[in-house]
Amino acid sequence: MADTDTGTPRERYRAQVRAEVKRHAWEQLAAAGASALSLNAIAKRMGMSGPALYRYFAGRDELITELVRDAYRSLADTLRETAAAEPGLPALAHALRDWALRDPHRYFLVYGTPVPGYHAPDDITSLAREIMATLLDACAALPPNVPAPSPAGSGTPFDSHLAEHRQWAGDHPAAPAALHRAVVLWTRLHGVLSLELAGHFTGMGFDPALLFASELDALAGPVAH
Amino acid sequence: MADTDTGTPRERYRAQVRAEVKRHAWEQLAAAGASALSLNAIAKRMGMSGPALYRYFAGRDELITELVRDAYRSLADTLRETAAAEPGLPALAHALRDWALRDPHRYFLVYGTPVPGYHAPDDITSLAREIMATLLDACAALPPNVPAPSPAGSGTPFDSHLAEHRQWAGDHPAAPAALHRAVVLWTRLHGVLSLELAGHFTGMGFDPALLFASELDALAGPVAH
DNA sequence: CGTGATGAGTTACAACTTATAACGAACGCG
DNA sequence: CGCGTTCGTTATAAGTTGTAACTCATCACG
Repeated sequence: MADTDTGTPRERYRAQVRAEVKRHAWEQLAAAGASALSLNAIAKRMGMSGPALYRYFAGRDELITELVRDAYRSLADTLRETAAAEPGLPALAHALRDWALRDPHRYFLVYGTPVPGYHAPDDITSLAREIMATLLDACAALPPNVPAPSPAGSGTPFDSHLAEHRQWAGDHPAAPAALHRAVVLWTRLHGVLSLELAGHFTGMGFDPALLFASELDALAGPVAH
Repeated sequence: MADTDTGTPRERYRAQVRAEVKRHAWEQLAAAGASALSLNAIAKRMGMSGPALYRYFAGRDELITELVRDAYRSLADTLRETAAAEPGLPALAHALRDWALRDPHRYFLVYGTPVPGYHAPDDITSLAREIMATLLDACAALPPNVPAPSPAGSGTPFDSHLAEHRQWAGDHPAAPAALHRAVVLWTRLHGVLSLELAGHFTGMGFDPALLFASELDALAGPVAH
């Protein structure tokens, strides 16, 4: 959120209105998804008439971009704080799952079907990198006795490929196995979460939470819980 | 596709027009995604004026439902034919990946962010079950010496949970480890595919195809390729 | 403390969209 | 061959995003 108590009175007011627009946007988004987001409806709920919002957002795209940015920031903050408070992969994974279940539409805003003409600005890709860095930190700090993500162990073809293409990890001094673990932690947990949130498990009978826990255990090593 | 050469001339014409509408819909969908699908634009491209399409589809929702149905059917057919022609998990997985890459928007129509008010009709859930059945068949036919999906081996808590909640598998006589393998085959490959198609790997440096192959190897057992 | 620029909010409008209603014309079945 | 079903049309309603022009409050500055 932008500062709401700094700058000139005009800037303060502007920040407040922008914040309130986003508040209503989140409500509308949580209720009916991104495609149902209507500037007109938000304006009417705030007691103003349609075009007034164009003083605050250049259009629907800018509002959505802002929401995506806030969602990324929220996830990055949540993971970082969790990693600081309770180290280890399980805490991180469950923080991710809780964050996703708290507001599924927000998760889909980040990791769901991309909107047609949308290209993420630079600051969003840096937030995405921060998320991956948090996962990678946790994977690098893992004791060396947990099993590798692939049954074949370390030194798989993908391990060496990752070791040579690690710019996504910045200059993180992680072993290839840690890089591999971080990537598949991401993709596997996302695989379970996205299908669960989209409702593809309903009617199948099993408990998605147990599947999530099973996938987590396969990567974090079995721990007491 | 509905039969285009049976029934009365009226029914034939009707089926042809419906098919052509869907053809244009797929073009528009592949170009700009589901949210950009416009009945008006389709009508104009076909040389008729807007409301004419309502003779053929009750509305946008029914058209999209029909496209989702066709997408499911196409995937189910592709997987079934692949399984018949070349048994084994690798062929199945690569058929899935090829199908997804051929038309990413079609993949998202099936496994992407759900549309707000949409509930899948029964015949679509049965197509989804057919897809899972194909995966499960391939997993059940696997030689018993491939490593289990979890490092802890068979008999994990989730294995027994799945053994007790297997209605999604119908009355398939698969071992718990096969059920587990089929589910995680689905979720892990979807995890990689959906993030790849959404562009979340661009700029990270590594090759998504190798990650996909790595995840597949971890489930199918290392094979020559 | 006034005065003037800045900016907020308003209405009006254009160009879209989905969807319904009413009408004429064409088609095909008996 | 005629009559009814159905198709395609236009007109209309109720939305949407977004721009333009105008009013008026507010804020800053001399």
